[in-house]
Amino acid sequence: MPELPEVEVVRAGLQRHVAGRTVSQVEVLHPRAVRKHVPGAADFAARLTGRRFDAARRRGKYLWIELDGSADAVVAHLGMSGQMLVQPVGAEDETHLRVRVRFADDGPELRFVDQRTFGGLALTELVAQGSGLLPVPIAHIGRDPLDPEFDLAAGVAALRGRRTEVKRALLDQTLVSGIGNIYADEALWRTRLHWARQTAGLTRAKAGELLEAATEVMREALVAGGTSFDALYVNVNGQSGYFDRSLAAYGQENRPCGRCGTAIIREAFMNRSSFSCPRCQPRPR
DNA sequence: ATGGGCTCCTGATGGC
DNA sequence: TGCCATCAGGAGCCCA
Repeated sequence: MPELPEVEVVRAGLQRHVAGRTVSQVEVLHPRAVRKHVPGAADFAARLTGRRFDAARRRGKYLWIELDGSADAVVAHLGMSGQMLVQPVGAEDETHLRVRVRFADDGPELRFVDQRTFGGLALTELVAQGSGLLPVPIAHIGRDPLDPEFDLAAGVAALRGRRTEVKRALLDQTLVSGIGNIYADEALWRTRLHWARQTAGLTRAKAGELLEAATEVMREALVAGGTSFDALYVNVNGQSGYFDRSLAAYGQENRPCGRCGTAIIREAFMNRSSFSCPRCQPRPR
C-alpha cells in the first residue's frame, strides 16, 4: 500500500540506481501496465529506447523520471501493489513482472512489478508549474506536505472549502496529495477527529493540526522506511518498516487505543476500512 | 462544479 | 479438500 513515504523511498532508490543511465531496451510484458500511455505499448517502448534517465522526482504518490533534460518524462504510479526493482540482468522474472527496462551499460535492469495492475507507467510531457516542471497527467493534484513549497494555510483552506467528511477530503489528492487510507487514519487519530466529521465544521486551527499530524506521521514513516532498503532493491515491497511497528489506529481493530485503552474499532467507509478509537474520536451526531 | 459511488485487478484468508 | 465470500485500496470515471 504505497503512500507518500513509501513512494519517496522508491524515488530515492531510482535516483540512486538509474539516474544518468541510457535506456537500451524496453519490454512491456502486460499492456495494462502502460494503459495510461494512449499511443500504446509499442509506442511507449520505442520512444523510451535510447533516452537517458535524468532526475527522479515525486509529488504525492506519483513518481517521474525526466528524460535527457528534455520536456518529457516517464511517469509512474505504483497503485496498490506496484514495485520498482533493480535486478541483475538474467535474474529470474518475477511472477508479476509488467515492464522491463535494460540499459546501455549492461548493468542492473529496472523492473516494474505489479500484482494487481492498478499502477502503471506512461511517457508524457512536462509543463511549467510554480518554480518547476510537472507531468501533464498530474498537474491537477495538490502539493504534498513534504514539498518545500507546500502551503499549510492553502491546504487548510482547501480542506475547509469542501462540504464533505474530513476523511474523504484528506484522501482527495487534488486538495493535498500523498495521504492515503493508512496515514489518513493515523492523522485523524492523532488529532482526535472522527473520519465522518464535516470539514466545514472544523476550525482553521483544527484543520491545521490535522494536516500537521499527517505531515508528521509521514515524516516518521519515511525515516523508518528509508533505513530498510538494500542496494539491489529500490524498494522491497512497497511497504516501510513503519507499517508493522508504529501504527496507532490503522489495522488495530480490537487492540487498545494507545491513549485511553478503549478497543479500536473498524468501520466501513468509501468501500474501505476506517479505524478509530470510539472514545478519543467520537462519531459526530 | 461538486459530491459520492462504482470499478478496475489478483491473491490471501476465513468460514463452512 | 473445495468452494465461495470478503478484503486489500488508489484514483479515474460517471452520474445526479
